[in-house]
Parts: sequence; structure tokens; C-alpha cells
Amino acid sequence: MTLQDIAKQFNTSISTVSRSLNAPYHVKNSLRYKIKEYALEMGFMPNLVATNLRKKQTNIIGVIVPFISNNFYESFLACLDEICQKENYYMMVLQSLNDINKEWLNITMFKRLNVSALFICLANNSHNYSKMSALFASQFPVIYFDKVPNTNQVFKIESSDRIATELALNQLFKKRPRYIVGIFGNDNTSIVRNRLVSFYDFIKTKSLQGKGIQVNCEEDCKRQLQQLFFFNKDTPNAIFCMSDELLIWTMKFIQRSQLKYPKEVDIISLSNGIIPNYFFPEIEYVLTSGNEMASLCYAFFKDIKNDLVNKNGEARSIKPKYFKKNLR
Amino acid sequence: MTLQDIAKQFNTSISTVSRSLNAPYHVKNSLRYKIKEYALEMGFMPNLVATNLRKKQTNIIGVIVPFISNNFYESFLACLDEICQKENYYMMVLQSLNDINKEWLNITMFKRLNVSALFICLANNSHNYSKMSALFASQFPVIYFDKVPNTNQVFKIESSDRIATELALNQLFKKRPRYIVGIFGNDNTSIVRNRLVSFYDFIKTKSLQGKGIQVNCEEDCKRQLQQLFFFNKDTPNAIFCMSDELLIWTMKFIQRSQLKYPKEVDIISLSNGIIPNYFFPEIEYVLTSGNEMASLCYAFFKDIKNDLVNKNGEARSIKPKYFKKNLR
DNA sequence: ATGAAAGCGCTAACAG
DNA sequence: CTGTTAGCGCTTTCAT
Repeated sequence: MTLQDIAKQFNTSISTVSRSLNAPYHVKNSLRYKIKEYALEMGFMPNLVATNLRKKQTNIIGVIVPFISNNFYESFLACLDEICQKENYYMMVLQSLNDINKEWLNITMFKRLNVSALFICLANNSHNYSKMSALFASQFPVIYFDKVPNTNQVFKIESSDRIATELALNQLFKKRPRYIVGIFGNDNTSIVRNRLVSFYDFIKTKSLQGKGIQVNCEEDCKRQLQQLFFFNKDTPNAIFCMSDELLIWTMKFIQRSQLKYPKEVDIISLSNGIIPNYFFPEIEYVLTSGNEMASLCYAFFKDIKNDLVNKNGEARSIKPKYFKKNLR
Repeated sequence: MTLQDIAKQFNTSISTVSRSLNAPYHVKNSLRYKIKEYALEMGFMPNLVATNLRKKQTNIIGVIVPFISNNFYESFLACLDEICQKENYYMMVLQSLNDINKEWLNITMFKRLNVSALFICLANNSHNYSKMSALFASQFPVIYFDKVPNTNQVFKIESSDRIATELALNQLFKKRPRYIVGIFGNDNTSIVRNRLVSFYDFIKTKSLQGKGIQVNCEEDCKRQLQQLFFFNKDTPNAIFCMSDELLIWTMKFIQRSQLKYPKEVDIISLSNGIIPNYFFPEIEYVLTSGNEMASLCYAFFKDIKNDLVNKNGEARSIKPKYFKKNLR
């Protein structure tokens, strides 16, 4: 069923039908009502592909993340999805699997689909952003979030790694820890680097005993923690985990070693709030939720869109706030 | 940059350019090479929207799931994504949030986008499938998976709830349990019903003592388990969880109550294999992975697609196999 | 208030 | 092997 079909039904033209459905004020009321009713009754659904081709706009917001199945991105996507629905956009998600070739493939896909905007969290070591910025540039906004390029020439929303890390460490600090272990991923992303540096800065400022370890798998994590907890003179009594995944590995170690927390060892994590509640007692954490970042991305997008129209588009960066949870 | 632009560059027609790029055998080699090279160099990307309008085909496989952030769907999506990439399809995911209105919105969206196929796991209590089947019907295949309509008139891939449940219970049975608790969701889905019935059938057949409880939240789960474990004459010594979420709640109870497993209570779960490894010792489980279902969906789709061409399309249903993991 | 017509970028049937 | 042409379904300008 197309506009054509409806037009025939009323012995009128395609334009009139189109106008009845979209720009009501230009069609005689009586006719308009009849057309709308008929369209509704027949379940007419305008072909998006045709509309998009004509309008050169899709109302699709393309999102690229390394993995869909990650607590942080999940919360980001859930929130963005909700916003999009309210605002009459469609969210389309593709994952890069941290593969920069796949990332590029996804980018071109979105370009060819004429998406209205691209929100992207870069794959590790991605250098695609230079090509990409050129590609979309003046046509559609590209907003980088979470893992962002190291340049000021783009729109980006970074995670405030330093603030979140300090918030968590301060929480541990209140309970006068003797020796803090920081557990970090061992990939070379800005996130890991920032959190690691903030960790050591904090340790230094507070004149604490502390050690940051970088682990690449559960086994590695276990090995390093065993070393620290059972083969050292000084036993740590506080742990900071920079992510959910690391928290899981750490908790496996804790349970295996039958260490009591928070009594023998105090634990805090950066998290989007799901995993820490899988354990009893619940783990303290600083909420680094994707929700806020999604809201910021969308707000940023609307802002830029207007700017693009006014030709004032200019690189800017925003940082979200963080909150502590499950505190004792 | 469009075909037009390239055509001008070589003083030739749009068709020749199009053919050079898509149907090489119809263009003189020398010209073809030059055109392809030029297109590559200039980073030409054919407009998908135009192609789709013309071909009435999008190469997008639309997927609707209740939630993206669910271990089972994650594995399904990850696997399907991989397949799609290999086969030159794009996977587009929308979530219904178990809201049948949002589900319907998503369905119409996919319809209007002319997707090549729709894979859908129904929202709880959805009755949209009757309208939907009519909508897509002969045009595109609709494949229902996991939560499927209770009719034989559609293409569907069900989970083999009975087989998976029996596999898990048999594993418990080997260790001669005195009293098995089965923990089930309390939504009225076919999955819950099937697993619950299988549970009781098994208990009966083996003449075991057993009780199935249905819980709707962590608190409820705790309350009911406390009752069974601490306020009853007979204490259960084996637990069967029908899903990951229930396993998490159960483990919270176990840890809180300081029950030892597998010594004091043996635990097994149906799972897609992530959550059971969050605990130490790891929990035994029967793998109900989304991966296999994704493969089956895609294979089914290709099959139906050919059938549709041959006008032999006929409702069929397939069931996947399951495997046990983490066994002791 | 309405219709005719152009055209978004592409493919494919047809003619040569 | 190549160009011309029609048209996918829709929006929008320009007449009337």
C-alpha cells in the first residue's frame, strides 16, 4: 500500500494525500479527515526508505560500541534507547568488537545509511577517527564518548576517570587503610592510564602504602593477588577495582581464599551498579553509569545540530559527574 | 559523491559506472579498471537508501528482543552479528522492554525499513504476532525464537526447556539428593511453564522429594528460601535454578546464610555460561546458549527465503541441543 | 486548496 | 559493450 493507492481511492493526487498526512494545514478539512481515517484503517505505513531518500535524512542515530554485552554500554544503550523513542529517533547499534577494521566497516555502513548522527566509543588503538571526521564532518554530527580521540578538534564526552577514582579511594581512605591494592586492566587505553595515574597520585598525596597491578585475565589476577596477600611481608587490607570485570576476578580470589570482607579487606569498585550487588555483602562502588553519558550525548547532539545549521559548530568536550553507592 | 559524479569524470553514463562497480562482465576491461580505481580512490560509497528503494531490499536483518542486556540475548546477538557480517547482512537490534506497544512500534519500524527478515523473541503476553504475521507474511520471513507464539502457523525456534531441565536435574540426581528445590521465575511465559512442568515430572518419575518455587525478586527469593531451609523439618540439599538471574539471587542467599556448596547444598543452573563462573567454586550449569539459536535462526532464514521464492513456504519448528558444563 | 512535475541515487530492462 | 529510459515511494516547488 502506497500513497498512490490511497490517492486512487479518493480520486485525488499523491501530493494531497501526502499533505493530508504530513502538512494538514494545506488540505481541506473534510477531505483530510477522510484520508487520515482511511490510511489508519488500512494500516498504511509510509515507506521509510523512500522518505529517507527524498529527505536525505533517516532519523536513525547510529551507535558504535566495542561490545554490546558490557555493563557500561548496556546502561548507555538502554538510556539512549529510551531518549530516542521519546524524541522520534531510532537507535541502531553496531559493535566493533575492538577490531578497527570492523569499526570502519560499521562507520561506512552508517554513512551509507545516511544516519542523522553517529555516537561512537572508539575501539582500542583506533585511528579511524581522522578519516571518520572528514567523512561525516559538516553533514552529520559525530560524537565520541567514553573512549575518545586525543584531540580537541572533535565533539567528545569523556569519562572523568580522575574524579571517579579519587571518589572511590577517598571512601577507602576514610577507614584508614594500611595498604591499598589497585587493580587495573592491562590494555593501553586512556581509561586505564588515567585511572592508574590518579591512583598513584592519590597514594602519594595521602602518603599511603599502595600498589597498582595490571592484569589481563582471571588467572593472572589470581596469581598477582596471591603473591601480594600470601607471599609478602605486608598484606594489603584494601582493594580498589577499576571495573566490573576486575571486580569479578577479584571476588573469585576473595571467595577462594576465604578472605573476609569488609573485615579483613575493604573493597571498592568503579561500576555501573549491577555486578557489585551480585555478592553478599554487597560491594561498595562509585557509579560510573552509562545513563548520564547517554543523556549528555543526546543533549550534545541536539545542540550541535542547531549549531551546524547556524554554521557555528565548534569542538567541545563535556564530562559527567559520578556518585557513590552501597556505602558503609 | 554519486554515480553521476563519476560518470562525468569519464564522459560516460551512470549505467556504465554502476555496471563497472556491480556487474563487471558487461563493461570493457580498460574502462572498468579505471572507474573502479577512481571510485576507490575517491572513497565512493554507494547510497544504501537509494539502492534499497530501488531493489526493495535492505540486507538488514531486524532483531527484536525484550532486553539487550540479558546474558542469553547477548550471546544470541553476538553470534548473529558475526554470521551477518560474514554473509553481508546488517543486524539491527531493537528492544521491546517487554512492552507490547513498544514491540509493535519496533515491528512497524522494521516493516517500513523493508528489512530482509525479522527475528523476534516475543514480549511476555504479546499477541502482536497475529497482526505481524499478516504484515510481513509473504514479503519477508519472520522467525520467532525463544519466546514463541503458541501456534503451528509460524516459523519458530523454541528452547527445549524440557531437555535442558532434565539434563540439569539428572546431574543433581547422580549425587543422590534428598530434597531438591527448583527456583523459577513467576512470569507467565511458556519458558517458565515448560521448565516447571518438566521439574515436577522429573521429581515424580524419580520419586524424589522436591518443591518448585516461583519468585519475583531478590527479596522474595530470599524469603522463600529462608522458609525452606531454616523453618522446615526437611532441609533441601539441592537447588535447581532455571535462569541466571535466579542463580544470582540464590547465591546471595547462600552467601548470606553461609551455606557451603556443593557440600551442604548442591546447585545447578540453566545458563548461557557467564554468571556461574562469577562464583567460587564455579556453579555447575547446563548451557542454554544463544549462540546455537542464532545459528539456527540464520540457517532457517536462508532456507525459508529459498522456499518463499519457490512458493513452498511452510511453517516449521526447530529445537536446539544443550550441553552440560562445569561438571563435578 | 490542489495537481503536475521534478528529483532524491540507484538498478535494470531495453535497444542498439 | 554502452547509453537511454523508466521507476522504486516519497516530498516539495511551482503553477493554477
